[in-house]
Amino acid sequence: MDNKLDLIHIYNKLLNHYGELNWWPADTPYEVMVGAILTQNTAWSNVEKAIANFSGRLSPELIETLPIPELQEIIRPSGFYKQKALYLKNFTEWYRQYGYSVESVCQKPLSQLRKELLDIRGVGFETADSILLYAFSYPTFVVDAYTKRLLERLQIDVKLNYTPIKDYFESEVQGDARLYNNYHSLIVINAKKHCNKKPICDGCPLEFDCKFRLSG
DNA sequence: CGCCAGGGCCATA
DNA sequence: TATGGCCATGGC
Repeated sequence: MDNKLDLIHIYNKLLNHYGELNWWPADTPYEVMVGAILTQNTAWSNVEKAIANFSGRLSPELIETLPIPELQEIIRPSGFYKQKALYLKNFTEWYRQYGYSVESVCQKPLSQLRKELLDIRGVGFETADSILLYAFSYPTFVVDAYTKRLLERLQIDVKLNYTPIKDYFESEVQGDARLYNNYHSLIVINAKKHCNKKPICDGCPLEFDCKFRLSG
């Protein structure tokens, strides 16, 4: 079977239905980075509460200077708050090397930055790619639980591991940062709208049977 | 009440 | 390298 047509077809269907999204729910690049860490295995509504607890003062400087216990309290609603407080500290320490500057970070090539991010304790594949794509606009495809479920529904024969899926998307759908941003955004938006906690995919532009979920 | 959410780390075999 | 336990809150 020709999967290449499938992925492009899926993208066009979603794009036609929702339009360009260019999406990540955050006001600044640094808020994107923080959100990417806080949302690890966590409902976004809980991340919003944590972000709101910063009262508009969220900044790398604050994260660096804030005592651990106080940082834990602020982000508590996002869950796993003890780990994530350290993760935020670790990540921001890395960001300090670049003067907390998006411009400075973007001087370096994607491959090197990705390695640097993956060396940070608390930053795995998805968090690294989310930061690279949504905060720094690098052309790297983000694979998350929604992406895996989509592939399962498509019954595409790919190992459901992170790297094979990412490589698969990037090889079959050549695109820039804008397209990868849009594609992942569309997958998430559509899944939230039609594929969560509903036995049947009612009104989904992909016309999937969404009662099928990841096993294990 | 139980299940789950836009993961990642670590120990174990 | 590949599983499994663990981390924790809030919505439903």
